[in-house]
Amino acid sequence: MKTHNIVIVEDHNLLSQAIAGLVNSFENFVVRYTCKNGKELLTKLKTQENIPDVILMDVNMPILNGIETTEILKHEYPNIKVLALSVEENEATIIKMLKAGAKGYLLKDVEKNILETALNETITQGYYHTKDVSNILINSLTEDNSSSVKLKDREIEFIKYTCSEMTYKEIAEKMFLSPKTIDGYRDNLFQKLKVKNRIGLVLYAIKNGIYKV
Amino acid sequence: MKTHNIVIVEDHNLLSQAIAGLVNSFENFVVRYTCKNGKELLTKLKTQENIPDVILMDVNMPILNGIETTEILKHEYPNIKVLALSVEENEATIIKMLKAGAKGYLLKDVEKNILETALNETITQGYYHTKDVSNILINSLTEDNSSSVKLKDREIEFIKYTCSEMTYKEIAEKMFLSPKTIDGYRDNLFQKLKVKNRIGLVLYAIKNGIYKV
DNA sequence: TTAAAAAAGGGGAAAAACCCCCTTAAGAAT
DNA sequence: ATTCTTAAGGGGGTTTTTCCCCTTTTTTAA
Repeated sequence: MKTHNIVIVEDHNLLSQAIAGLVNSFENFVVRYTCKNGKELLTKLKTQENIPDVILMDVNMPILNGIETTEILKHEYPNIKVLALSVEENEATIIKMLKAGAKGYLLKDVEKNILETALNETITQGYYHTKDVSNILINSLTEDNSSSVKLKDREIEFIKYTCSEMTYKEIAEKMFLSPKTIDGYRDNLFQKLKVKNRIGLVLYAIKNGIYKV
Repeated sequence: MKTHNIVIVEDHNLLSQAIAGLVNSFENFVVRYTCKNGKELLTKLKTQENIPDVILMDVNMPILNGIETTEILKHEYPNIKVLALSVEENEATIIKMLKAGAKGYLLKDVEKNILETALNETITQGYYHTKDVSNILINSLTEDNSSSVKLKDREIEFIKYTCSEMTYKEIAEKMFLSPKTIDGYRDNLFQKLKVKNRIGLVLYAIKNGIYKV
């Protein structure tokens, strides 16, 4: 059986090296190189020999995160299979990652033999999905379709300001809008996101990665 | 040179196994076993043969976290050296961990040879501190001494409720206090934590791990 | 091109949050 | 025994937030 080339994209050095060690211990798989973020990866991929079969991709990274990077890969290198690897159990994130084109989503507490299975299945079947992730997805579908809430750029900007000690009047100034318009934004979002007050908005923003702590 | 026994306490399976692989690849170190949280560790330690030289301890874990566990070890097993291993760069957390008795604090993006050095130094010198962590600590000292803010149990309870969509009146009911007393709690905390409003309180709580998202 | 939808702005009132300054009771400090 | 501190409770007032319902202008889609 042919040996498959793997690339690891992960910003934490130790993890990156530790996972590399693990993958190298598997039969038929070898880690060609590791990258610390999406930007580094894209630069590397410009050289033909650097194109791997599978990329193990972290989701939360600085500079160019896993979702954005996977999105780009889908168009530029459709043959590379991306397996997401993250601690993030948030439905919204998982959905975004899969929409971006990931062939699977592994939580970082999987057993190492599952990782090996996932790699093998991804090569042979083209995808691999764990029970865990399937359950989370199904849950999010049955619960409500809140994942389909679309926020406009201006709303996202507003929400970010909301996660600060500014009053709405101050936010209005920052956004060059009248306080009354801001009132409208807020009331709209309360309804759309099913929250009761500004605290709810802040919590929503943090849970959904709009505002990073 | 004698081979030293290492134990890894880390809730994420894959990481745990990957780091174990790494440590086993070092000369003079062998991983005896791994645990998923502090509780599991304490149970294991009851057997004499299970007592290691160094414990590599994650900070954020369910059930019994790294800080609490290290605190307990300090009293029960003062000879075991604890090295903290975390992604958490937050000063407050680092300080808490070191206060609890950790002999060093490694960020998860260290190079693997640093991990080896850290293990060696911890055995021979009794401690190991990276530049990174020292810098963070010194920064936090020079910036302000906000890390010395002490919160009472009741205040922490209050702050947690603050991170919800409840009104202060509702919080008062939950805590069996009059709304006016709650007013006092709030005003006090605003001053103590140097924040301007409830949003500031929520942000503080999240940044300092009082409220987990 | 015309109808519909979205964005921006607004009035007015009620509720919640915020601010400052005060009292009482209970413990700790000395 | 007396001062100090802390927790709990409170008065009264200002500002901000929240809510509901409305108009005008700009964009978008059929």
